[in-house]
Amino acid sequence: MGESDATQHTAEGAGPSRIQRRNRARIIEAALDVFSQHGFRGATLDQIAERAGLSKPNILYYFTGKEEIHVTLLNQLMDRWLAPLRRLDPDGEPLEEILTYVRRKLKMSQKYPRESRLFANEILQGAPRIAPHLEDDLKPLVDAAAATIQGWIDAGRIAPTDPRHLIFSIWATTQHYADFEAQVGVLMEGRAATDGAERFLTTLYTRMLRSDQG
Amino acid sequence: MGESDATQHTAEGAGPSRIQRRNRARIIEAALDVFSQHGFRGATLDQIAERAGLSKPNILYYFTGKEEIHVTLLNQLMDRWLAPLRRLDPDGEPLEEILTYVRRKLKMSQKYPRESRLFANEILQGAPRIAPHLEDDLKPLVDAAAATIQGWIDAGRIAPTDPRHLIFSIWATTQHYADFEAQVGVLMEGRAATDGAERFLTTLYTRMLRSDQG
DNA sequence: GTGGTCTTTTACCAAATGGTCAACTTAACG
DNA sequence: CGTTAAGTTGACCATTTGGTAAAAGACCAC
Repeated sequence: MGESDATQHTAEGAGPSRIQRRNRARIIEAALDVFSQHGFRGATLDQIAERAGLSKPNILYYFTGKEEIHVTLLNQLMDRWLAPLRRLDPDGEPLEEILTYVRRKLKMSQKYPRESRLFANEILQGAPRIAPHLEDDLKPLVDAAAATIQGWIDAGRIAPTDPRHLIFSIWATTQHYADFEAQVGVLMEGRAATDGAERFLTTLYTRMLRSDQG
Repeated sequence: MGESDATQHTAEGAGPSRIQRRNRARIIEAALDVFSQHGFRGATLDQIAERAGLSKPNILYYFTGKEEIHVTLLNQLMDRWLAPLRRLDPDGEPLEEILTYVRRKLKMSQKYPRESRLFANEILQGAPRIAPHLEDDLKPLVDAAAATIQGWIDAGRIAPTDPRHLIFSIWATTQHYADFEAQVGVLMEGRAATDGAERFLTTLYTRMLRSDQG
């Protein structure tokens, strides 16, 4: 947001110093831990400072406030989050494309559960800080993906359904394993949730989309 | 928790007074608003007090603290939340039973979005206050439901799949419309999300479970 | 209406929290 | 090695927040 220039403390021409890069990275990493676990209002600068191994004033030397840390985190997150959807290829084999998308989404949930929870927290709270991103970045992407899927349906290459609800269901089912881990853990004790999830979702979307239906 | 007796202020034999019932209800209602929107730590007693139309000390006359309000809310929620799953009838027509369950779950999301978000917040945070309920109430219910579904699969009446992941996917897809409403709203502008959701989910689970697959 | 109980409020507190500032230390570089 | 800018910190502050004490007010049975 704002000037978005990280060189606020260094000379004009040069980029951020070695120390700046290291400490900013530490803060972001610590903040991801804390924000994803407690939400924005539940997180404290003291917690972030402790986890980052820095003093609180030192953190405020690198970021102008709690809010800026959170916004920075969300901005970084959006890029990574939208990447899989960008790779949906209109020229690919439809079912294979969608299944690949499902698997990528699921892997992201498993590899980056904190990011998933951070995002979930933000949306749950009504997206107060990320709403512009949803309009500007996410919506066009979803519109494009929906058009691609609709094209496949019109060509009779996958079974007809509402593309947008299809996308929602993929998000919901994949992110569920990260966002509701506390619940999944209790109910799947002993069983391997991860392997089962990929097999289940592959089956679900294969049966849903095979083109000999309608 | 504790004695769980609401008559802490009234005479031994009698139940809670008319005023107690009214004010407790107001507090619970206000707290549902505030907790579901901001999470436990993000909510303040002042916000709850204002929305309830009572003073803060007056609220603490009816509840011993912020935590007790939250726990009371979660306890009430669990009953309503688990009801649909209890109605899954092993002797019913399998596909119809599951579709009915899906529709009931979806209707609950639409009718009680605040409750859905309250629950999502709690689980996201690691279920610190509701973990016992998950073990004691939810788990046995899910075990029973999974057994019922497995029975249907073994009898060849629905297509084979993992019952537990099936249940997770139903929760995820239905609650998504309440918990991620801020996102769904942006992406579905103009379109009617509600109607589309029921049709989509009916199609999804019909195709998933029709017994001529394996 | 009077006595006693239930309910509500005013005033207050201690702890937590986001943030500031001036002084101090460390790194960079000619 | 000395000077300058970058980086760090202890002390501090204002506000918010969960919670308390005690007195005042409302309600009810008699």
